[in-house]
Amino acid sequence: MAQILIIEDEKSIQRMIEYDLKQIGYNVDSELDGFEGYKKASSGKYDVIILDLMLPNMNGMDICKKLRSEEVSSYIIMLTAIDDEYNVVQGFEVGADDYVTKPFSPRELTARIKAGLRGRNVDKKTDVLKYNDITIFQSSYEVVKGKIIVDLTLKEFELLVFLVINKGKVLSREQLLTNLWGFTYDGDSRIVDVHIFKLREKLDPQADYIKTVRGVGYKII
Amino acid sequence: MAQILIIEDEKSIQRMIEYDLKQIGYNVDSELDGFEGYKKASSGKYDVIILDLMLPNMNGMDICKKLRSEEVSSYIIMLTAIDDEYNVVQGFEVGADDYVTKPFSPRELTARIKAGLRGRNVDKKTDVLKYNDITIFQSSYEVVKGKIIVDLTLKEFELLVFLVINKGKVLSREQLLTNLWGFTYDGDSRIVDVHIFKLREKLDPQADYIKTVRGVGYKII
DNA sequence: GAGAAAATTAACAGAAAATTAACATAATAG
DNA sequence: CTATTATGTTAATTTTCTGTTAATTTTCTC
Repeated sequence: MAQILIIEDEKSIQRMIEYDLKQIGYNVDSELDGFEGYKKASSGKYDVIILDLMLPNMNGMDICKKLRSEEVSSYIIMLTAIDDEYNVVQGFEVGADDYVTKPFSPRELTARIKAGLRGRNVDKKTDVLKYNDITIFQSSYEVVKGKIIVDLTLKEFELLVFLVINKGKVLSREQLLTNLWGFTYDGDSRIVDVHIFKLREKLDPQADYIKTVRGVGYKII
Repeated sequence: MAQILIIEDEKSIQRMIEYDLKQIGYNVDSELDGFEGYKKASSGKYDVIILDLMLPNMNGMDICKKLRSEEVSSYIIMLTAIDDEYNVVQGFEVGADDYVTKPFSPRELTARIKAGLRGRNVDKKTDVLKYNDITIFQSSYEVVKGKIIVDLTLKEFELLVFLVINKGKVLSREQLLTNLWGFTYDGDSRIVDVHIFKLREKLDPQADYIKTVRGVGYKII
């Protein structure tokens, strides 16, 4: 599930937001201090960051600017009591994705969070993936087809997961290499083919889940 | 530059927004009527759609819902006079990416547009192209005509995409060669003809989507 | 450190697509 | 109306890409 960080020093507001979001099922972390919040956010692991502007030790604008300079791509929603055009524009300029003024309705905030998550396609961090009669348990690295456990090697498993997450999209060998092997890899891109072959063989010799798009790459449909 | 569509029946507001956005350098189209606006938006060619809620013939909520059901992935900003929690939440539920209530500051709107453009991957904007009864899914490299999937080779696919993006414009063989084959290519420019022929054959032997402009090149209308 | 498993490289055959070439047909200038 | 040129169409050829297998290297396990 989506990871959300709340950086807000007004405890009443922080608790309210946290409660609502946990109800929906998000994983929520909270931080009252600006600098501590920045350090957490800097990890890059959050899908959404709810960021108050006036904070002790480090203010929201600076946090946002710093995070963006570090290429943190979390969806940042700024939160403030000041409804001032200058601030709003500045907020977006330092890299915020949305800007909400207090008082706001909790439902509006959650709606905006959902919209942010939807736009970025990050809500797919679920443990169990399903694709046709195939079920993938990410935490246990198990794949079940029908009722039979399919033995996949690590690379085959990673490849399958990546294909399923990007279901429908054609993925080039380069995309697969950078995402599954790491940028540094500069070997032959034909490795991908071999793993695709083995995956097809293990999943189902008949059905062709995995389609080849000649000249481009592979996709699962 | 980014393509923006404004669907708004209040002329004063529409003009103001259009003026501001053109100043920045965006390509702006405007539509006063709901249904006409929907039809334009449905093309999928806009990066951002600014959508009023109360419109003649088709309301903003319905437009938004319909567009999302058609996989149009433009960044949709809803615009309304009603600052009502229920509406905001509903707006996000039908697929809006942002929601702004009137009166709003023009600078805030442009800031929100920029944030929307920034947040999305630029390649998303043109993922789904539509042309008559043909739908092109660029990320999956699929072409659907009516309800039938048309099997195209890579070159045919690229050619179709390029023609549709430059709909109406006549493209010379040289233009097509440099854009689809790369500058270095110095073979016979008649290759284009063969691919055009095959494309016509596969898309529809009857209808002539692709027009020949003798002495110049080809265009799709 | 030996043995097993997995990952990678290499090689080749077959299939698909791109390109060339050749001829047929249609459009246009004179 | 004819000669010329541009385009349509088909077939043949060449090139490229992928599937597949086997051999080699690396990693892991005991």
